[in-house]
Amino acid sequence: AARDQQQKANDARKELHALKRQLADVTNADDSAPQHGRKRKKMVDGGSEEDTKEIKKLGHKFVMMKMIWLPDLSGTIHTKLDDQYNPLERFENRASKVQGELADLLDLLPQKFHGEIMQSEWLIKTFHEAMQNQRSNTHTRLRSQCGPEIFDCTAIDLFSIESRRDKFRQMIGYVERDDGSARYDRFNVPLLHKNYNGSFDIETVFRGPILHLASLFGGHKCALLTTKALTAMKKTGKPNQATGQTVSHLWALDHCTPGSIGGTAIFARWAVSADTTLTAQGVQTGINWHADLEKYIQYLQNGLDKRKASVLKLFREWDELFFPDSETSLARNNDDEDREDQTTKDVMDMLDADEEEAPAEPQTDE
DNA sequence: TGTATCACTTGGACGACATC
DNA sequence: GATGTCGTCCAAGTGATACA
Repeated sequence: AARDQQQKANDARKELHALKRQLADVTNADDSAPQHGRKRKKMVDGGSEEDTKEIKKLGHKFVMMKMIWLPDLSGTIHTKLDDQYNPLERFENRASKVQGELADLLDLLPQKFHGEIMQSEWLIKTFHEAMQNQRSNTHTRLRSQCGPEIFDCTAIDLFSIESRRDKFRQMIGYVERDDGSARYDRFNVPLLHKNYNGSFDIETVFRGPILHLASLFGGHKCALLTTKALTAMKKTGKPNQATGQTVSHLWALDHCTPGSIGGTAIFARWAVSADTTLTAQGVQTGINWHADLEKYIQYLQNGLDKRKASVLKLFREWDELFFPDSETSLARNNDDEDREDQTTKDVMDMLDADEEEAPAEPQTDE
């Protein structure tokens, strides 16, 4: 009976498609398409259908592998590339951050989109919409669909601002001081660590088991995006075999990046935060998520660039877990010896140099 | 900006059949 | 009977879109 119903539904769908096609034929009857020569590709607001599709895909990939937000995409794209830009100084000031964003974009976009076309309204709009789309889909699926499985809680725990705040705020870095003030810390965060010992630790940071579960949403592995898959990973500690298409296949991913690990940390923290919307600056928590992400990327990129042992080890662990067959790991490909590790204090001094105090008084008036 | 939902694509499971 | 091939069904992942 079910198959009979399905067949009827399929027939109805086919009929609808046929009617739509007929309507399109009638609508297009007056189009004065060239009769000879090469067929022109259909243009959509300045870009061909294929190009639009490709830019959308790259926008999705950018969110998961580079940066969740680009605060001023148009401004960044219209910025002149500085030949003197030094990636090691990326996070020193706003200008160098923009140069870093531009470098990320140029790295991601194929050559054919460089130059004038990159500054076209069509490309910027398409890319921007794709980024928004990816953020929405990811955080909705992370919090609403698989949140209880990942964070080992009930759906009710994740439902309201108050329940998330009460149950999880310590987990995402909320600390109260002796003087009564409180704030959300960026690195002293239990959720980021494996076996958190009360403070930031370069040996355990970004190794929390919850991060590994949440990273399934970041395209880190051809894994089933279901509660069943999450349960399997919880049990075995490893992602299972994929069925169907996955983003790692679609986006041709074969290694983790500072943006993907840092982004996973932000998505995971946000999912159990009091914030209702995923904005660069959290409305309820006051957390500057974008700034936190920049700091995470800064820490990871700095460790890679300077061949710091703890960071290289971290990348090796993530790549072993999610891309065991990959030969392009950012940590594996360098023949240099690992260098002496930084101390936790050195790292904190570097990262806290320009840190702003973020208030942490969750609003509950929504 | 968040959410629900739909369409499309992919790949695994399974049965039918052919071949050795 | 064992094995391989093919076709079909279905579950699942992803992107897009409408609507709040």
